[in-house]
Amino acid sequence: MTTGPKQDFSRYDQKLEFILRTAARIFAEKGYHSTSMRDISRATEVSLAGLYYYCRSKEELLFLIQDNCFGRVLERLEERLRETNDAVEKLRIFIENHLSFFAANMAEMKVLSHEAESLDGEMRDAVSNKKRQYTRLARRILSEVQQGLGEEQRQIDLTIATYALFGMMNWIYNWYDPRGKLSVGDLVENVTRLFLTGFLAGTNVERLTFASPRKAERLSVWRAPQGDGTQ
Amino acid sequence: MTTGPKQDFSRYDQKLEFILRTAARIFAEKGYHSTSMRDISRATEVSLAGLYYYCRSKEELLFLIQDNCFGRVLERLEERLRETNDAVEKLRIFIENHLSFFAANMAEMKVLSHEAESLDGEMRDAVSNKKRQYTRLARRILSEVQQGLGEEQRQIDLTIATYALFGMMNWIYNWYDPRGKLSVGDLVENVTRLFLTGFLAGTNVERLTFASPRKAERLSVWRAPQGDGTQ
DNA sequence: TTTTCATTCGAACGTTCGTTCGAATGACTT
DNA sequence: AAGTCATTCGAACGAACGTTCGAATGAAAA
Repeated sequence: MTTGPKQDFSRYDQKLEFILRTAARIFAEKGYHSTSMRDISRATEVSLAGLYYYCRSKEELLFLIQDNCFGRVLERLEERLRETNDAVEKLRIFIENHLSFFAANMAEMKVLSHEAESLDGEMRDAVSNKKRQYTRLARRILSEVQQGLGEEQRQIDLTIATYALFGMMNWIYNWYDPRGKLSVGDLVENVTRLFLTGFLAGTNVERLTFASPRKAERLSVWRAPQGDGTQ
Repeated sequence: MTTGPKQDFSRYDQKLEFILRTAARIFAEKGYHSTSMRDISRATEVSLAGLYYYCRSKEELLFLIQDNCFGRVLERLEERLRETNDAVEKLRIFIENHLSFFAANMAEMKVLSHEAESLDGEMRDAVSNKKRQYTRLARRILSEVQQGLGEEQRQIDLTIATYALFGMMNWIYNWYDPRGKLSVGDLVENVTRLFLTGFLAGTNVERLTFASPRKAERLSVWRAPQGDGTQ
């Protein structure tokens, strides 16, 4: 409303947002721990000391990025889930929501996915709680979808399915280029088809059963040496 | 053969392996950049300076962990792929190989998956090349599998399928506990069923087609503000 | 004009980091 | 006994880090 140095909230907020956006970009490029406040200072053209007028610490920058980003995903998701009561449709909305937000905010989402363990204490708990809530929601939707299937067919484990879905979706920051040949629509369509078909169909495809192979033997071959390697 | 300080390669190698194993554990716990050489010194009970008798730098420690780990995955995979000529069976072997190695070497594989960008220069290129080779192999197998399908049904995009598979598999370090209820066998079986069914079935399941929704509109809602936020 | 206050920053502080250096150790060879 | 050499480490170095402090700025309020 009024512009002036006394109560110009909008100017302060805009600059903070700009700093967060820039920091997210650099965190995504170089990683949180390899990024220095001097890097952020240089990129934002705000002096090193000046940054601390907008945040308490480097860690709070990371927190604000993650919390903001996640908040927007959740908010939009809950709004769009009200559109339907159908479980499969909910799952479709969930995937579409997650992937299109991810593709449109690659830097922030990479920071959210990749720097989960870079926070400590209360800030870490706050983000972790939102993540747990989000995961629970996905699991609940998958569970609903599974209720509609005949019980005679062996079903995919719910925990594995949930994290497999998140793995498919969150991994995209490792390879996806929004400016490349594949559109966000392609991404959403293929991931939805791939996951939903696999999750729904269970074991209906022939030749899929296979004897669980000599598990113990395999493990002993694979496991890294566990000796203490004394001196 | 002969033991003695003059040419005791085995003792040197064993201690190096022990250092690498310990470093991998700490890198997995705290992240590469948050781990100091002093942390590794404390955990291995080798003095700070002593570590540099076994490696040139902290970065080389990371490289040796990643290169060693990846080499073992590739070696074992190539050996086991000779067992068959069937594409689907090859895919099954690929998944089983990757997941069981992952589960048996969580620390090393987390470091390999999560610290991909923490290397620079030649070391980074070396690991990246192996990774590219590994990805190409997966893609080739998926392509072979797809050849056996009728062309009339719409097929999953090969690039998306490849990275979706890696996402499902590599994400497990974020949640899987080898000591928990889910065995490695469960993991392998469910992931294989989930992915293979989805990938093979394409769009055979009814109710799966859906209109691609107002893409541009969605994007504008999602995209983070791009203004320069001057000052 | 004088005061107030949001905003900005140069300079510095104390800490931690990766790495190096020169010396010490001790089992082996000569 | 003297010498060799793989191995180990205490101590230190210079650099980079996150953060702080006190001063400066300038527009609005008095």
